[in-house]
Amino acid sequence: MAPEAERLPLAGSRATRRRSAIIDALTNASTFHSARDLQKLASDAGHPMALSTVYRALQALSAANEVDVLHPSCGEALYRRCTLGHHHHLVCRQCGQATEIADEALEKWVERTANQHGFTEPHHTLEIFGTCQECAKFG
Amino acid sequence: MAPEAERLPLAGSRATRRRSAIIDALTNASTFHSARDLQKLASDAGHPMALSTVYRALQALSAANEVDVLHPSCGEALYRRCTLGHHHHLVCRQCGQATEIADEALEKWVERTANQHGFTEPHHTLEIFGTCQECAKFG
DNA sequence: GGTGCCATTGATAATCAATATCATTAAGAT
DNA sequence: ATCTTAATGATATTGATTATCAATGGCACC
Ligand SMILES: [Zn+2]
Ligand SMILES: [Zn+2]
Ligand SMILES: [Zn+2]
Ligand SMILES: [Zn+2]
Repeated sequence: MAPEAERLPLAGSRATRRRSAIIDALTNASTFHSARDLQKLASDAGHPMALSTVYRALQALSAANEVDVLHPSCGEALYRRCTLGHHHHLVCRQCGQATEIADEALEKWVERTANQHGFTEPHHTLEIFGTCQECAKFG
Repeated sequence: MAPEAERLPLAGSRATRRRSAIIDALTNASTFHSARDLQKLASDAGHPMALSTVYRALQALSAANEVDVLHPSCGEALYRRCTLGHHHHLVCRQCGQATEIADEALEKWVERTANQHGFTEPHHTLEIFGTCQECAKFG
């Protein structure tokens, strides 16, 4: 069982105003947001920046395992700051509210299934989309 | 428990040479292929066509639940003709060879997990990527 | 504080998959 | 054969993301 990857800051990377602004925006948000969303959030917080800068920050954070990326079947990628470790998401299809799901039994199932078919080094993606209680009430 | 969607041909759609060529290409392939791949496969089989036509055929087939679509984190969407019913995939990250996975226990787990968090109408996506035996041998 | 190196930034252009437009072609019913 | 209308292909367009590159600014060292 390989330990989770360390989350050291990338070698040679610098702490800048823009990057902290993006991290702040992500930290304050409980839902997934697009790069454009984050640009606006940062701007509203007094830190306007170019969209390319947002993308670059997200790229770095993603490489450092500081954010989770969701690739919906259509549209922009969505980003969220998550807790450490492997997990999946339960996402409200209306409001975007996301709950982290970590389940040992599921992980075992994945590994067992892959091995049964002779596949090694199984990686996987799993996302559950539903309607949350709030949105079911007022949706 | 809603029954699986019917797979009637779309109302007003016509059977054409190009569409059968795409269906043939998909049927002969055991792996996922991009729209460009399928254009080439159809062309090699003597049925050249514009890429837009390929996309339109795939759109129709996808809407009719005749093909499964994979959206890798980067790059083009991948298409594959699948058997009827809800299932997931075990995909070789090298050769693209895909195995269908249908597991009642997993489906139950998804529904239970969603319900536990107050989410209704849970949809989900799950793909497992690994290295198949053949590719593990020859790298 | 000042200096220098080099990562970062922003403006802009480029990519690339996928879709829209629209005149032309052809399926298939009568 | 004729007619209605879906399908097609050439082309332009969209939209997200990445590349380019000159100018800026962290920050390590003096
Ligand atoms: Zn909601
Ligand atoms: Zn997992
Ligand atoms: Zn393989
Ligand atoms: Zn399933």
